[in-house]
Amino acid sequence: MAATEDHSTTDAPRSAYYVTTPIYYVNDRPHLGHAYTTVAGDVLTRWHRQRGENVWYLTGTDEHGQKIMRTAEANGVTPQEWCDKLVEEAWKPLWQHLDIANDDFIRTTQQRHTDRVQEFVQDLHDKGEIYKGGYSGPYCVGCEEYKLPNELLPGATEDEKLCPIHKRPVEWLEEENYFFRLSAYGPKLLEFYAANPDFIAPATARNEVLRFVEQGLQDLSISRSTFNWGVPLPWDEKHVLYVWVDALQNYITAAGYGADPERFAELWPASVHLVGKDILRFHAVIWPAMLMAAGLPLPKRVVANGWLMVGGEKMSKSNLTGIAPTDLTSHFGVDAYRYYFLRAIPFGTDGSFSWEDFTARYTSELANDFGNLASRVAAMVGKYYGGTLPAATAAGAAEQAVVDGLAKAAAEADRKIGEELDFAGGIAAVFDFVKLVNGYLTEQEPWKVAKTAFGEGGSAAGSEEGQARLATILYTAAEALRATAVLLNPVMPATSAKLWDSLGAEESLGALADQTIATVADWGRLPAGATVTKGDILFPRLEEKPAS
RNA sequence: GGGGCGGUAGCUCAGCCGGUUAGAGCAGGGGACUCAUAAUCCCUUGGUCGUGGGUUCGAGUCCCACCCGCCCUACCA
Repeated sequence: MAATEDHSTTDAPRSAYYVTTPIYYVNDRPHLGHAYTTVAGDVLTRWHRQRGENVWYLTGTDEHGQKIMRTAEANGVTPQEWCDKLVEEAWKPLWQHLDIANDDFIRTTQQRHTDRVQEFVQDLHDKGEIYKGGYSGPYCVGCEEYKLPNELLPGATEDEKLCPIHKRPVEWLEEENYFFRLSAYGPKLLEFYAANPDFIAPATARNEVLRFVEQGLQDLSISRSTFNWGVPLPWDEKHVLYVWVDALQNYITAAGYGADPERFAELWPASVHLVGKDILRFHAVIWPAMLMAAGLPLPKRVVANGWLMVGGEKMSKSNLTGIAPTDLTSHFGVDAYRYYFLRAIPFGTDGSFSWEDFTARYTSELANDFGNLASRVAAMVGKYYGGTLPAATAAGAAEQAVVDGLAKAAAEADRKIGEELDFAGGIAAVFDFVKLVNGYLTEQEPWKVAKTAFGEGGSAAGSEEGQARLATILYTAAEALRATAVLLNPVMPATSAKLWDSLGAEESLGALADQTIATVADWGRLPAGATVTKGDILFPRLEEKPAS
């Protein structure tokens, strides 16, 4: 749901678990990488909601800058029209399609943002953190930016220098800009990183930032006067703000900075900024320095995720080897999509994925292990008890092993997903439990117990002992599924809802989303007598891969 | 050029401060079972840990060099 909600102030403000995605540059349509980060944030926030915490999940779009202006021109529309169209026709619909439960969607062209941004930079200007300076230096047309003299490569002649990225000659340009005194914050940042070792994750990202800041920071040019698609500087309207300075502030403007102090106190500082590793510096260096300059608290964590690689190449909008998210969801389904990338790739590292790997995991993990478990349990409760869940009256060591397995899985998933953002590890913990339950059923052989219980094929008319065992086995399996539905709900909400429904759990336990992580491992929550129905197959076998 | 990271079974990856026969999942092979989406469960084949040196009683694990790949280098998650 990409909708803005009114924030209720009836309760006393309590500190929120506030998670942000980057605001995405709307130069083009969303790709797999954007979806990856946004789904991760969604799973993280859904998990914390099920902990019963006060959660706020923000995403949005970054709409200023020269690149967007040019793209709009090339398409014969105004920049605002271009952004409006993409946001409404591409970005918001995709988040809705992927079941993203964001609480707000900020666009940097909204007045609630631009007004606050102007106040923020005016404040920095008043404090002497911003100064006017002429800038002259080597400029690379390819990069559209100034380079540092010492990073240039020698060219063909004595005077010629080359851009290290584009390997082409740079030009000497002069421009009048405003600068933020970023250089003054290097030592303070290093001090902060040292005092807050978890501020930047994973460790590789942290190392990269530390080495960079240790090399010394330069003041940051924060204005542009060569184009006008941006937020004007309040004291000099010939200049617009450098797009990143504008963009970063979305995290506070959306949280009520300068507009709603009570709400701002509740949300800020953010708990987690999720970012792609490419924009780590903005979030781990420039943004904290700006906040320090403004006298605001710093976010608690900046967590960088890696790239999705397809055949060794990164997914990006400039490299449209183009698998759109919907190409995958139309084949595998939305829940499998949400599951796959988080399960298959350790968060924070680059990960290669393939259609084949997705197919293999879908079949093995989702259809065979998980979907089939739900199917076989519901089928047996239907076959032996007419769909009414029996009570467990003869639990023993085997059942205790399932109870213990659940407690372990729940604790591990909570720690890994909720605290460490190790989605792959957390999901694996839940699926280990699914495997354990499959093994339990195979060992207990309820289909054989049923024969003695109901006297089928034997001389006896059935045994009470057998009936007690059968009831216990099926109850244990169903109760295990109840917990699995809760634990997987943040990852696969639609499928978990189907399972919840098939277990007849809502009648006695209420809505799935209201089930808490704290009580998920309390054994025996699903009451005997619940109506268990077979329902739809959770993960149907896949069709052949469509011709590409 | 500067900086960060990786190279371990066919594939995707674990292997913390160096210590007995290098692990998991999937794929491959064999068996059991039949409640279930021909699903499940058990067993199993498979690796000179990128290369070359070094330190050490002992190195995938530390040091050096090199090769290969990826990323950042100040507007692609």
